[in-house]
Amino acid sequence: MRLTTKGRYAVTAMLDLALQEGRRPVTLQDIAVNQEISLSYLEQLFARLRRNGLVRGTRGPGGGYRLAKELDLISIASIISAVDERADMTRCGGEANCQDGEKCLTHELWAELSEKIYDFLDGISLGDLVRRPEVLEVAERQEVVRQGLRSGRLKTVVVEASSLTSSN
Amino acid sequence: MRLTTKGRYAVTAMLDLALQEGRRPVTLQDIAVNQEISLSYLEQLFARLRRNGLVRGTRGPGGGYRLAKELDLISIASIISAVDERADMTRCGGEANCQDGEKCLTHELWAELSEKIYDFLDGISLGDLVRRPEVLEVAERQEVVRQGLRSGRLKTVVVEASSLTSSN
DNA sequence: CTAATCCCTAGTTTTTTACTTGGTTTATGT
DNA sequence: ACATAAACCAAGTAAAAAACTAGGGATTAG
Repeated sequence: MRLTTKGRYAVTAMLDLALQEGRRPVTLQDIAVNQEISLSYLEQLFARLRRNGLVRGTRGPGGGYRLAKELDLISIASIISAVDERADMTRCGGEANCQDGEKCLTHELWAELSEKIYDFLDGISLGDLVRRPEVLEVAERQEVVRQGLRSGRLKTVVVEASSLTSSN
Repeated sequence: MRLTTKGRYAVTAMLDLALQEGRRPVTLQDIAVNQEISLSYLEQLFARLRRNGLVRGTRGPGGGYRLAKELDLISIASIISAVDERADMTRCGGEANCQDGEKCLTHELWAELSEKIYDFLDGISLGDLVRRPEVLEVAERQEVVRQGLRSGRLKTVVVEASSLTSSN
């Protein structure tokens, strides 16, 4: 399990989708603005998420991305593996040929660590995350900003903030 | 806790030192050959290890590096932190200002993961590692090769392998 | 038909990692 | 005293990876 900002972007984006489940599909443009990341870079990440069966995209106006599975069936580990194709922490990538074709001194250590990290992230699903109170809190704050950006009238945002139900 | 090849190099090198404790100090040249890594790069890593109080170097012929503390007082986490100065997994580095000065959606997730990784690696000392049978095994194999390189006579290596005590 | 959206490929820039060069300083043995 | 083996140091360069850009399609709702 490799951990980079790439994986972080992907998880945050997927969580974004998760939080909007049941509404209209989420556009990458939307996520790009929200997460302050380039649209094209996001497209590349989502290409991998799609190929790994984690999201489904629908084209055309009103289109966007939706999760391809239930919230509880998408683990954080699966998201990170999808975007960060290379898998583990060991130099050799699971093969035990790190040093002159033999195991290096610390092979087992890194293998164990990889496993721990994987188990941790595999034990957490998008469903788990969206149920966390602190995530809901942050999500609501962002929803407010998002509404403001869509309407283009930032002045009214704070007023509307309490009555968030979102038409469409 | 950031995990890169840098940290791996450092841990392997420290383990190398640990395995030779009590003998003469280990030269970087020695480690460089053993680990197939450039001498100067190693020097840079050891500069940080020294500044962090993990090793002591002695100059001049017969010099080299020794551990600055007891085996059981050096955790793997401390080694990795020493060479990879930046600490954690979150984008913001512990500050919760990942997004427009506020916590991003996944802040807690990465913070938790960081903690798990840290705890795991902090719970393992060099002492623990050198006592592992598989490490001892690999170490012996390498010792054989090392002796061979020093003497320049690879033929006799296997014979000497069992009676390893090293003068000095 | 048009615009919004996904989809795809091939770049470029930036950052990080790994390495190189070319020293200086300190201790040892002859 | 001198040569040598080592740590120490600084400034660069090369290579790889991460992050982003550009510029096109292809689909589909309206």
